[in-house]
Amino acid sequence: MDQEADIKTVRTAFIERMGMVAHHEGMPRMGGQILAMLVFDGTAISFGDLARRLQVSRATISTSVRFLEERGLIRRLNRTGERQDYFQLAEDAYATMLRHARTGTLRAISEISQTAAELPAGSDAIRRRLDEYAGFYEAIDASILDAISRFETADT
Amino acid sequence: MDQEADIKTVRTAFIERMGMVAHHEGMPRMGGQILAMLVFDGTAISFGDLARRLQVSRATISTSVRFLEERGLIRRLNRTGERQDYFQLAEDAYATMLRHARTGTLRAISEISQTAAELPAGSDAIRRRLDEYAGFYEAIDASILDAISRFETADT
DNA sequence: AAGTCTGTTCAGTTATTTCCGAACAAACTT
DNA sequence: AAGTTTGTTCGGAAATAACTGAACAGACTT
Repeated sequence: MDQEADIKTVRTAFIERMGMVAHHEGMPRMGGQILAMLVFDGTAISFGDLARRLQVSRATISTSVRFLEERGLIRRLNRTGERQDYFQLAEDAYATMLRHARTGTLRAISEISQTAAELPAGSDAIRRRLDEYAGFYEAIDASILDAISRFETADT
Repeated sequence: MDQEADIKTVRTAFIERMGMVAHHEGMPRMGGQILAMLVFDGTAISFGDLARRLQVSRATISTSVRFLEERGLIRRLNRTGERQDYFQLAEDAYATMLRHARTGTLRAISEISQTAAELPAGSDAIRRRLDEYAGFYEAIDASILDAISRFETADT
């Protein structure tokens, strides 16, 4: 039995699926695929291999890894004696994803409170509804913080 | 002083901002704008008013409200003696948003465990990494559940 | 019945996102 | 020095998403 071939098939399917999940979450599909690949393999993967195995141009890899680096989800290794760059999951990638999710809700909260601040005196009913809306995002924020600690304890 | 005009300006800005927030969260911009309008006004708004005040075609309103209805975020009122449909926020709109967020993470978990199931016997290292990845989504799921109860208590 | 108003659907346009090829610079190899 | 290899950038192409106008059906009004 050719286990290697089986694993390769499963990996391809996994990468494809996670690309869709990422896309569905409003993240670039390619970024999700790269992350999936790094999760699956565990090892660091070279720039060239990423392009080859995902069958996309090096230009696409370049912009995608830059995006993932800026988000703090992957790390670039510059192995001495190696021409190519290598990439691996950041140690705290999962916690970082959660922290990034927070920024979205914090932005929403900020927009809402800014709106409330711009309202003329009175407008109490509107203010109350905006507060309720902000409360929704605050509930999300609180639980993301929960998740961070929850996950960090489950991590090690 | 013309408070009405002030409020109108603030409302327009709010709708615009929330449209961007929605879009940033991977949701249609127009859906976010409609929700924002309903939150701001509090009252039910007619189909025609939505098109007029958002300055989009009725076709766009039609597809947008269908989307929001299917998600359970708004309710359509058919006032007797009124030709137009009216829309208002669903009572449990916020909790519904959270429940929907869950489906995304549950899907991710499902995809991951399906991948694990497809792996040939052995492959323990891969399996371990997939489990860790699934654990990430499970942490999110757990905290969304937290948020639902947290928000529901804060709601009333 | 003819005319108006309302909401839906669909084909087609417009806008946005995503990806690629080519040109380039830096570092290395011969 | 000339030639490779590597990663980045940018203009533009290809794919996707968002919106519109027009045709339509149902319900009401005259």
